[in-house]
Amino acid sequence: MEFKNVTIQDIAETANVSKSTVSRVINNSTPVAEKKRKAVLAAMDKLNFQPNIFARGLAGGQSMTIGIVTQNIGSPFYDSVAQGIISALRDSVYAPVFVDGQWKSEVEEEVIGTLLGRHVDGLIVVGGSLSEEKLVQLSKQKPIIVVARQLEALSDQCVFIDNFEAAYQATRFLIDAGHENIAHLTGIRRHQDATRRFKGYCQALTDANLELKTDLVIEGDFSGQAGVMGVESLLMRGHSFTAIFTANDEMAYGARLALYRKGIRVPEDISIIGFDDQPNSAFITPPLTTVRQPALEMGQAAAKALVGMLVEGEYDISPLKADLVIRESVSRRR
Amino acid sequence: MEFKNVTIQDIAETANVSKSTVSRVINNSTPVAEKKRKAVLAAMDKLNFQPNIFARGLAGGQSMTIGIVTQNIGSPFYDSVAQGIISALRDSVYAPVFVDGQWKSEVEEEVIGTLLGRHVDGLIVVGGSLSEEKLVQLSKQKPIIVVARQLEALSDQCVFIDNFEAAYQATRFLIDAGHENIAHLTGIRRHQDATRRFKGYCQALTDANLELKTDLVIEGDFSGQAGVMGVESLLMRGHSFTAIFTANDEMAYGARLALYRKGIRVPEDISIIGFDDQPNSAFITPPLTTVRQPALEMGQAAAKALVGMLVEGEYDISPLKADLVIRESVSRRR
DNA sequence: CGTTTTTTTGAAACCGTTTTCAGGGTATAA
DNA sequence: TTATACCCTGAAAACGGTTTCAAAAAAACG
Repeated sequence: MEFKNVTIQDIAETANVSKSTVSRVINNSTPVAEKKRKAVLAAMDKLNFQPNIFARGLAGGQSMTIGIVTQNIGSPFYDSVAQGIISALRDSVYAPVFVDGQWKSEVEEEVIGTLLGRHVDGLIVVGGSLSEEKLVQLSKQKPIIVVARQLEALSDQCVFIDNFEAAYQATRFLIDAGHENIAHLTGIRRHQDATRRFKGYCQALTDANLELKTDLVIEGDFSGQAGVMGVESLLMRGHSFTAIFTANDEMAYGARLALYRKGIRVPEDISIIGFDDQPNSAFITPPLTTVRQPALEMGQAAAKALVGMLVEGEYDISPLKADLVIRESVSRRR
Repeated sequence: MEFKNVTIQDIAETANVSKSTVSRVINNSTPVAEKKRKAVLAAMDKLNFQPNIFARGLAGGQSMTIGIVTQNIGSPFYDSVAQGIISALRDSVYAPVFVDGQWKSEVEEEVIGTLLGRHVDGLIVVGGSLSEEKLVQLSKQKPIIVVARQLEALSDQCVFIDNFEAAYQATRFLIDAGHENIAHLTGIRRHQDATRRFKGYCQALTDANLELKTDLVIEGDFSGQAGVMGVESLLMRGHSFTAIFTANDEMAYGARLALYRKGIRVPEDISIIGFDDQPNSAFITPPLTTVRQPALEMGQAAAKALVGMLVEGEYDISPLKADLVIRESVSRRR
């Protein structure tokens, strides 16, 4: 917590060198004689120098800032990703700036404009509905990493898990437990994740020679409320089922509540499997069997990759996968 | 999405005035002849001018940025507050920068340093464990608003609800429902909120002439796990009870799970009341009766107040209060 | 109409860095 | 000893705004 501003000039004077030299040791852009170097370092230390970020940005064009476009702050998955990004950025020289795209492409475009106006050095886009085309165009202006989305043209800059495969496994798990009539509550159709999960569900069914019954598929919107309404219409339609696969945990909670209201037991009468493994899922009753998305790790991977791009020009993204966490909401059916 | 940088100089040339005049109309700091004013505006519009934020910051000292210190991103309450801040800031000229204090005062101090280094124009501190003294000192350097904490010396810059009163109401609700042996799972003792809630609980008990039994009070840490462990030790201690008041919803979930494991019914055998009303609480089984903290509104109030301080030098904070939301986890005891 | 006051205006200094450019020093080669 | 490189280093010019200062223009006054 400082008072007066120490400038590069002050350092230069106490170290008996020129501003230029000081700048050079800070960025070590050019070799500097060891003696002067030490003197400068000592002076910086003594005066507790902190470079002025504006001056730096003005002169050098770098803001040392990374823009994060997230969606609906307050939803568990995106928050965990954000947390991962923050933690990975903490020991880098970059600071994150967050904006909220709200899953609306217009909003998203606008907030990206804000970020660009602030000269962020790079961008991490988490989810969202901006067109692939726009994203590609953006990627030509700034280093960018996309999380929880899979783009053909930018596939090596995406951090994602295989939603199709994960949903396939979840459905498969139900099938292996003897379930044949498996309902599915989908996510919002225009979300890429939701449709992939739906496809995984379909594929698992066909691979097991089970019929895909459209009566058992209900479109939801990832909310708890959608979960209760989904189960209600399922029950109304009258087509019997013994298990439900929901496209996220939130809907699983809702589904579980609707069942509770009808006096239907979980998992004895009906099994539920969710998707995400948000923290609460281990504490609901019964603890939810679900697919764990490594959200934190995804955020960290994204941040590390972007920093890699920025500082060394090279990076790699460690492959991440979702896996089933088996708890108590699925029962074996004989 | 821009390409070349339009500067104030370009505007000056196309509008046939000097840079100074352009600057003046941008900030309307000094009256400018209406004709020139129009010309400048037109030029700005035509060239799609966006002021360079670095240059502005360097020359004027304003960063148009607000620093937000939050705790444990990913925890529902703080996330909602963050969401409120973001939404309120969207239509201001300020952009938020988030840092995570992790409920550790050293970390908090460090990240505030980062924020100061980035010359934020103001600060919003949400929760946290930084000493009151440091916060007061900080408030002398920068405009600051504190959320979810109540500081004597800075009381008019705090956005908070009365935790004592809210906990009192919650406990009272249980008492009115006929419960006499009410257990309490506290939050982390060094969190101000936690101790106030505990005190509210105690006061409600004494006001109703009920004895405060130390066997029925268990220290938790706001986590689901603490909820299950809390109930387990409660059961072990053997002192009978018919209701539990937990210092947050998360612990209520855990408590509910532990009871489920023992085959104890909620609310028939034991009632539960939580605190926070996080979104999931409406969807657990049974839906949780809890105290709603208006987190979103708190965030918005904080952001508005800070912007008020910044742009007009005056502000006011609308008083916010928590209220009971009655669902199905509490039963009447005859 | 001349003088004084007030309002608008442009030139120039400044904010704190990075970067270019050319000069100085030292070492190597002739 | 002098010429040729090569490596360091300092001076000065950006970067794009804001702000001070004094001059110019306009308005008010007698």
